[in-house]
Amino acid sequence: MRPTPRVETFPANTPAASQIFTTVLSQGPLTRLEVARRTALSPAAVTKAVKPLIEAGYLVEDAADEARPALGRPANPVRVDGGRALFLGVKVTGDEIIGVLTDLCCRTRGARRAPLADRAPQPVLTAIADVVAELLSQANELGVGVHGVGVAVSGDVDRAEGVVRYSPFLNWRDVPLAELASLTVGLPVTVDNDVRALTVAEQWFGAGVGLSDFAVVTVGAGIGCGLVVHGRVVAGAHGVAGEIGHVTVDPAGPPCHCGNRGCVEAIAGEEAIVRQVREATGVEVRDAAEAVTLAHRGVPGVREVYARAGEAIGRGIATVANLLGPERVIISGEGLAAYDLFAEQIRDTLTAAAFGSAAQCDVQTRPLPFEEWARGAAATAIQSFITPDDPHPSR
Amino acid sequence: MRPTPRVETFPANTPAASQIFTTVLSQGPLTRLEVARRTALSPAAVTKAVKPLIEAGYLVEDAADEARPALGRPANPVRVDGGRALFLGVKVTGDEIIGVLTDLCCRTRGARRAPLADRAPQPVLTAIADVVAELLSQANELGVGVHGVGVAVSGDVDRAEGVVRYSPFLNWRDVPLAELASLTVGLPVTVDNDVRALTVAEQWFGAGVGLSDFAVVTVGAGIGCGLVVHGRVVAGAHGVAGEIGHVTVDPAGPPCHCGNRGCVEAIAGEEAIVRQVREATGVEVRDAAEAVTLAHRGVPGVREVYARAGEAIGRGIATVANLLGPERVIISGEGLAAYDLFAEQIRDTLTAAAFGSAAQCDVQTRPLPFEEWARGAAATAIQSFITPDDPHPSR
DNA sequence: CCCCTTCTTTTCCCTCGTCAATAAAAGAAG
DNA sequence: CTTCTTTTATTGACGAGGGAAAAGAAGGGG
Repeated sequence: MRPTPRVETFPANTPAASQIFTTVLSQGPLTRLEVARRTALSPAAVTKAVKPLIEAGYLVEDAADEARPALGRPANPVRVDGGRALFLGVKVTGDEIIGVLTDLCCRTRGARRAPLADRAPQPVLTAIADVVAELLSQANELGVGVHGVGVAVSGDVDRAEGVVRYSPFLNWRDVPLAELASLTVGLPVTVDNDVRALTVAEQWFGAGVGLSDFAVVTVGAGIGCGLVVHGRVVAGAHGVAGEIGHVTVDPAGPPCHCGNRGCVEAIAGEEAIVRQVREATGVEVRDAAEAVTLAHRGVPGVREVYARAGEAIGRGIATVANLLGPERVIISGEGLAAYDLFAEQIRDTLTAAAFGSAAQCDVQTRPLPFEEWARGAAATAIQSFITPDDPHPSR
Repeated sequence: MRPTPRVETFPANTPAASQIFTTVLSQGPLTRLEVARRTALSPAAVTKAVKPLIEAGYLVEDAADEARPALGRPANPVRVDGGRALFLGVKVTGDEIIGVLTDLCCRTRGARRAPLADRAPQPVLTAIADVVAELLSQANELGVGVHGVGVAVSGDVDRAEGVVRYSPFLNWRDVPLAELASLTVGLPVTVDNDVRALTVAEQWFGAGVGLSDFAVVTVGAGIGCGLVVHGRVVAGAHGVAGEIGHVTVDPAGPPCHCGNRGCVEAIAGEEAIVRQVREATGVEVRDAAEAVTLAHRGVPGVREVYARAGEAIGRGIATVANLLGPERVIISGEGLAAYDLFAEQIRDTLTAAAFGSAAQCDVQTRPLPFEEWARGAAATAIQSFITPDDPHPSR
């Protein structure tokens, strides 16, 4: 049993209350009647559940709706008071710790980054503690308590147990990060995979609100994918899921670090793009930003590299669409800076390669400031606060 | 509202009762205490739910366990009385109607096939009615009532509404098959996609019992895939899901009828194999059986065709494993007759192409008599009988 | 014959959510 | 200005469903 530090606990104990709160949280101000409709509960149940939540300050009566219909008693919308509680989200990358301070509605209230010299668990913990301490002092200025910390790590993470099973990037195995960090920072800590955390943020606070089946595709150094099926984030039986980056796109393609050839990541990952641009132009391109510049400058051969990358990503998304039939695909990640360079290819390839009505799935892109990853971590902390027993809550 | 004919209805009204019954149904004879453990309910709740089910004859006390431990009151296992109710399953193919009679435990009690001359809805309905009538007379001899009919059709099927949205094979669009068939046969009818139906059978009565995440891959004329995620069969937001057959394996591969190149089905589907064997040998091979014979006879080039097919299937499965991380993959279908010809390739490719621990997923094969498809349909009827309101019940 | 162990049942209780009736807050109608 | 209509919110009685605890049942062992 991981020690749970003594902090305020959320006053919604019944499943119905959590469901009602979550609905209001992600679907904005809603009248009680509207909540009842969306949760398939009776209006009476909503009233009863809402009352203690208002008393505890988590919900507030919203200003009456301007565009109210002429007839009947005016509706009395309710919304979550974001300022009632604060949360921290921390993203651990190979060389940096990125932290954000968010409110209960997962709006960013502060941010902090710190370089990471050593990737071993202890130094990482220390670095996390530093970032957390700084953010806590920011929180202090706001005069609101921090109710939980979420940590996002790439790799195989067991959120229920709070253990990092295996992170190739950090070279960790079976590190009980939640427990360790919780002892260090004195707050409840939730640990989850980074892409899943981002997916949680979209599910509760982003473009996935109200959807029971969607996918988040991240384009950057790696190509990742978070899946929501039946309203729940997919975690995979063995900790692996959403590895769209290692879907084979062309068995004769370039070798991938995973040992295969022609993975999406081996064609459209940042490193792969830089390499291909270098090969195509002879210019000693250093990073993705330089490659994008070359492309925009019209250097011959560079656009073709991005076109191929777009095709690879499109095929990866088409595969997801064929297998799961999501309602929407949300494309995100640092690589979106170059989105104009492959948008068309992604769309075209998806349309061509998706089977039947799978091609109908809506594709959205969202710009991703780097703090977004940390915000995802905060979203998992918010989930854990609201539904402490459910390791992978549904919509 | 589809008319529901007057028949006996299942006496488990509460969610807990359904859950308890389902657990006993698929997990064999269980003591009440064991049921309580597996459903996370209290022993008292189990006793209360079991009583009316025994009174109604759906559950029976099993013979006491032989290998009982020396201590304490002997356990009193309970099991489902399969003979208490009968169901029909009907699979509609392009040229044939296949029907089975099963008991409540989905054990086959009879079978009937009838050729299909015309694929239009009306002739198909007539043919279904004929097969159903014959099976009903078989049921009559058993002296047990038939409580529902399941119909499995390939294509985009909306089970909740009982409508075949689009079936390319039959060239149907928006046919309200459940309603029509129900009127014709005078019994409740459930309509579902064929691969999903097969998946349901595995989930409740086969190799998927107790698993919350697994995949069923069917190898035959087409290559299909049923997915169970979070304990529920995946249906897809637009009716498409599990289209593993149209996952691209080699963008430079042979053209597929779907318009792309190098789909799994274009390499490993029955038609594709026959074509490739013909090309490789010059022999005028007619069907898959002949191709298998040639392969076993050692005709040069034929085994290579199967090897390529196995590789394609393996890549498809690896893709599923990478994206969803299932606990198990169940390979099934008529094409299994040639399983020895590609077993090795499937395994090897899966191991190589799966990312990280995704390769750990267990792969099982099950021989598939053709009635199995119809049995899947019966399984959906059993589900509908037990949980009438839930179109896609969980474990 | 009594005790011990384990499974099952009973009894009581409590929680949660629905139902139905009521209150509340407007504008509309007269 | 009063009364009616319409819609939203609240209240309180009721009941179903499941849990806790204790008793009962069915053996074996001392």
